[in-house]
Amino acid sequence: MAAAADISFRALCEQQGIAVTHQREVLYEVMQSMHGHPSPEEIYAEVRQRIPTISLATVYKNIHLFVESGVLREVSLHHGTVRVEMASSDHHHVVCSRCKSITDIDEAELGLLPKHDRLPGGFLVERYAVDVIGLCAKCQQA
Amino acid sequence: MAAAADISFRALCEQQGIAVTHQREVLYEVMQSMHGHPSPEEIYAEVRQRIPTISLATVYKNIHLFVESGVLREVSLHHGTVRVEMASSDHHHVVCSRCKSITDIDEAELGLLPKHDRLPGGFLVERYAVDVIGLCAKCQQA
DNA sequence: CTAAATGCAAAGAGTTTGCACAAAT
DNA sequence: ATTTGTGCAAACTCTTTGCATTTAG
Repeated sequence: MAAAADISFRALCEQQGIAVTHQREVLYEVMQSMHGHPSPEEIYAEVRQRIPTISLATVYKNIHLFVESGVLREVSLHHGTVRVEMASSDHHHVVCSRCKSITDIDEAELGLLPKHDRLPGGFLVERYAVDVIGLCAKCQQA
Repeated sequence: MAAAADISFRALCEQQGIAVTHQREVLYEVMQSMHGHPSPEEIYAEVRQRIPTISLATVYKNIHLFVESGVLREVSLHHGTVRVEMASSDHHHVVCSRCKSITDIDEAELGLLPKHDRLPGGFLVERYAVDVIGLCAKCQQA
């Protein structure tokens, strides 16, 4: 459809070494048009309006591809299971985007950020959680 | 066992209006002794060494209770399903801990925080993700 | 033509729920 | 005595996988 968008999508696929399929193209367009933080099911519902025969599995597979290629990002990293910690000191997390390992970092080491108690719209702040996301030393060798 | 710890645990239960059970007490002690960011299964494995008959369901139920009472916190808020977004502008998230709604906030609105490209230990930073966690306007009326 | 992607259905992981029995208040 | 919690098993939700079929390069 939109030539520019199409060109950049093909370029993206080439760069990633993946095929340009109709499903992929529509998925990409739909995700660009969706605001917010959709779940796979929500994306599926949307894409289905244009490709009624698409499968949820294809949506999942392509979401993963797009996350790996950096087009999409997960709102919060999925560790497979819930992880809890004692609600103690002011620390934050360093998370490896590949192996999903979590280590702590003191707020002092991060450098302070200014904190609000309330946000416009009446949101009442309980706490700030900072994730430093990247690759741990081990995962850099791959 | 440790009198002081026991007293504070009983106080905690009273404050939360919940019963002081053996399972709860051991869970609490185990969680205090575990460093890191354990999953329910990991906590279960640990508690089982002291109460071999405890059930995973009980572990889950009590983890929820402890999270609600603020003793524990989830390392990253669990939205039930994966949520993705376009990897575009520098923005962060405002997340309601009750209804789990997510809204965006510009980095400029948060106030800049100093960013590192590398962390001691060789961690390579890709990005910073800040979650402002609290209660949205709607959830404050409950 | 051949390599990769899709769709389907089945399997898997993690988590929740209903209910009978047991323990706490 | 009454309420609350536990353990078990079944159910559920979300996600992944295997494989035959289809599509892209």
